[in-house]
Amino acid sequence: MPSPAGVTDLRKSTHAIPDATVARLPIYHRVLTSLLESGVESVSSHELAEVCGVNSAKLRKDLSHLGSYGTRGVGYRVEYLLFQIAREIGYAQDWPVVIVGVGNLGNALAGYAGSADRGFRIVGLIDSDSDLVGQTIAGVEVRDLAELETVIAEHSASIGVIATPASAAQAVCDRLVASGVTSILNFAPSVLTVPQGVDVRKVDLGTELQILAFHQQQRAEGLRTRKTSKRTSPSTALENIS
Amino acid sequence: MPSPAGVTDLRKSTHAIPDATVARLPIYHRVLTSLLESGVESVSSHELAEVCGVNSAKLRKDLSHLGSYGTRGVGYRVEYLLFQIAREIGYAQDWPVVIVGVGNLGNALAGYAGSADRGFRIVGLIDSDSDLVGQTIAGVEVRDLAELETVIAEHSASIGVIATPASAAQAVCDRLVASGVTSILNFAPSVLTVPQGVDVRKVDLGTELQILAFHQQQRAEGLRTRKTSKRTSPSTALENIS
DNA sequence: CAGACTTTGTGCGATCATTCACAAGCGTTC
DNA sequence: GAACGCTTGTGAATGATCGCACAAAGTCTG
Repeated sequence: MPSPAGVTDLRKSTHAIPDATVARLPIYHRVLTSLLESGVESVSSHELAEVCGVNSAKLRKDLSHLGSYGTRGVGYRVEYLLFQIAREIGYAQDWPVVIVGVGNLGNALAGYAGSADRGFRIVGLIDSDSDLVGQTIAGVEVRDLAELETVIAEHSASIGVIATPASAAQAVCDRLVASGVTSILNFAPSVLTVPQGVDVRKVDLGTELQILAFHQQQRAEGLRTRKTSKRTSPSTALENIS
Repeated sequence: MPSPAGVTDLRKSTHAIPDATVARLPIYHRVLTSLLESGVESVSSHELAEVCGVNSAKLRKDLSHLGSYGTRGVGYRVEYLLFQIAREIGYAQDWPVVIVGVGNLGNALAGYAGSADRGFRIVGLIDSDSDLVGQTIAGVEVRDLAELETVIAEHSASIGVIATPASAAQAVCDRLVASGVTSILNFAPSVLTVPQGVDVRKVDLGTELQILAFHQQQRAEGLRTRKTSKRTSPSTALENIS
């Protein structure tokens, strides 16, 4: 995970939800939403775990970090659990997000986070290409790179997305941080340097492919093997729901 | 990280490179490439680690899994180390990749993996939209969804990328697997069910944002704290190189 | 050629994550 | 209302990953 803790003593005392758990909460949330829409009122940890593709014990432990929201012998009330997870991950907050770089990737992101109400609101699209500036994408007008600070201040955005070429990433990052952004999602294939207190997550398409390629190669080398990877997933029984 | 092992006894006996290490090799590779282009011939683990944003001990341990490619008292020869990492992750193999779903995201991927020679070759772009079929993107013609099996067979592709809406993801996945694809990169926000032996990696933009939002909320709650997250990164001294 | 200095490679303990296995608790049935 | 069956919540075991600290092994200097 993905990532070195990053919790202080103080935060740990109040909440103390492991990073690994936090990374899975959005999945639970999505699946539960889907269940709710299907009219399912209650699920057991086994059912939910299968659909989410995780071990049921892990799921229960994850949920236990939020509180005791299940009923023994019965399971979890979908609506109630959904509400609790949503509260925990700040779903209802409608976080203002600024996206820098409106190429294909930025476009995809704008459409994704913009349309589906996932608890985010795109408040700014920034690009340096004068042909793009002024256009409206997903209901938001693209503004010039020079206005980055203005846009952030206007909406008090604290989450920024970098979807620029790698060469521009660090400069953009610096300006985001200087403007008060404390959470950054970086799609550029470069390592960002940020001051303490700023949270950076990196998503690198090339890296993901290379990891797959590695496993693929391993598989090719171990020719005479039967089972290679055991990253299996749920079996059947999820067509019933979604 | 991201992910539950997925190594068999047999594979472990031959190589045994931890997943966490594999996930970092592409980063080392990219940084080393950049160093090589800058004319740097040799690096110490400290220098390299700083630029990569990792602990130097961790970097050395990672590299030690590949073999003893450093020289004590000196460091690592950039070119040699680069070659070894490239060999390990199958960089020179030019893996044939098929992308299903040519929306903004698929487009971005095609441009990314297609242009930069990262060890991949886009051999197929598939979409069900008849307006897209026939167009040429990043030098590859978009083919109809019906031809998925044909395209995969033509190029013996074993890596597939799903960039479709969530509703189509599982169906596409099933067809990929049936056609012999054993590594899948899934961008759709849905949990895929695959038979044993198939490797799936998931990249979910919404999830990433929600994880950031969670940390952001934590920070907001712990108002009177000073240090919140300590996910810091390299300091200075990387302008010298890249 | 010896001694000082540098940097790798790694043994070890600490931390974090996963999984097992079971007691505690709830509903249902008789 | 007591006994049974089911499912949660969690202690404890296992496993993976990380980071320190240091010996081994090389370069450089005089």
